[in-house]
Amino acid sequence: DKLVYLALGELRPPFDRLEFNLADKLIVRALGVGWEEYQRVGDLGELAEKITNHKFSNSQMTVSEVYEQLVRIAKDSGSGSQERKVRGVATLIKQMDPISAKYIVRMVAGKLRLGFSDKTVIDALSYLENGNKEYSEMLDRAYQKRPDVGVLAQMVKEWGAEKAAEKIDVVIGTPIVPALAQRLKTPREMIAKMGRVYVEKKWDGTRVQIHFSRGQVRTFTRNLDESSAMFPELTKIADQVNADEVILDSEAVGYDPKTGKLVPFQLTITRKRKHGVVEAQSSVPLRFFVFDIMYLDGKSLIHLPLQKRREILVKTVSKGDVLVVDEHIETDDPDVLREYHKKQLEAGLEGALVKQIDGEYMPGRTGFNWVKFKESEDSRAKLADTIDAVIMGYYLGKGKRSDFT
DNA sequence: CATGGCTGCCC
DNA sequence: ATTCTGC
DNA sequence: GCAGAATGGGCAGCCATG
Repeated sequence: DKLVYLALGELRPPFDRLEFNLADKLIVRALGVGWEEYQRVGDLGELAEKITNHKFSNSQMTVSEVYEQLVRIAKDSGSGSQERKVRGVATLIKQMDPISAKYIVRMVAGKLRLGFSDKTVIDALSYLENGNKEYSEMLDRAYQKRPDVGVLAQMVKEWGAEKAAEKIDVVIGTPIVPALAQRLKTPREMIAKMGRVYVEKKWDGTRVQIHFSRGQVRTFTRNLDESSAMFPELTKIADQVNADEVILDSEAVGYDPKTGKLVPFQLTITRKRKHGVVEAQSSVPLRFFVFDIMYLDGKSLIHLPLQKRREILVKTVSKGDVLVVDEHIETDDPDVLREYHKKQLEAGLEGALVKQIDGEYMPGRTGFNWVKFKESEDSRAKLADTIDAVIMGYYLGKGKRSDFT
């Protein structure tokens, strides 16, 4: 597991992230060279490689030892920690050959770019099993339920790919890869591809996966980062949940405390902050529009059809101020769909989400299980803005970019 | 202590 | 979030 | 048609600078 995290330039999975908190300046200090030297080379990794070049060390650190040292450096905090971190990195680099130093330094600086993702690790684990990608799909499905490549690697080593995939299941406290929606233009295409559909509002807020258990609530973003600290209101939802443990999928949207009206995305997103969380909570309170349930009291629900999950959801979450289970419609008529969408736009929403009525909870943007129906592209949602500009000055490039001048 | 450059993470 | 590109 | 890389607007926060 350690090797797998290191290969990705991380120490732990995103939902349990560990940061180094060492900026360029401090790393340059750890390398024991002048700032000008860094300016000249332009890349901390190459700098580290260069300075370890002539004093090659033949100490044999194991992957575990390197990993433990990195964790120790990352975990250090409080008074004097900067100095200790700098010394820690320096000591580590001294024991390394130049190439290792290059990559370790890039990792600490948060600038490791190996073109290596969780998907690559999954393929590697399949190769480990039988030398090809035969097991990738199976392992990927397991990964979607529990997206922790470290755990996956450990399980595959211990049990083999097939058994590991079978054993891995949704666990509370580890985010599930969220289901995403495809985009289609016309209601006709939607009905053609999906048949009778389940339709709900598309809220313009931020995605929140809620892991509720008695005594603790944790939340995760669309990209699997933990966001629990953002949402103090979720500490008081116990009376709205008729279960001991649930995983819910929701969209959080801010509202004006005076009028009760929902606010635009740009205001909702100001709730994503580290400081002043409580103050922000009173100026932009949130409602969590819950649209799915993936886990209930020890059992994964992701393989149940949407209708069934919805039934369970309605029974599990009761009315209240924080969690809201909104209404939906069901139809197989493109005109009804178009009308519903129009109504949502008029009400100031982003549009509608159209879902296969008997679809499982499908992580990622797989097939046409969920489809979003937004405003047409020409009126809004443009990517490219243009400006007229005059160049008033420029900086000389450094490192690799010094050639541009 | 105020400001701008820059990054990370929402969409 | 959208758009582009290679397969 | 799909996955992955590369791109945009806008927010908070960190850091160096002066």
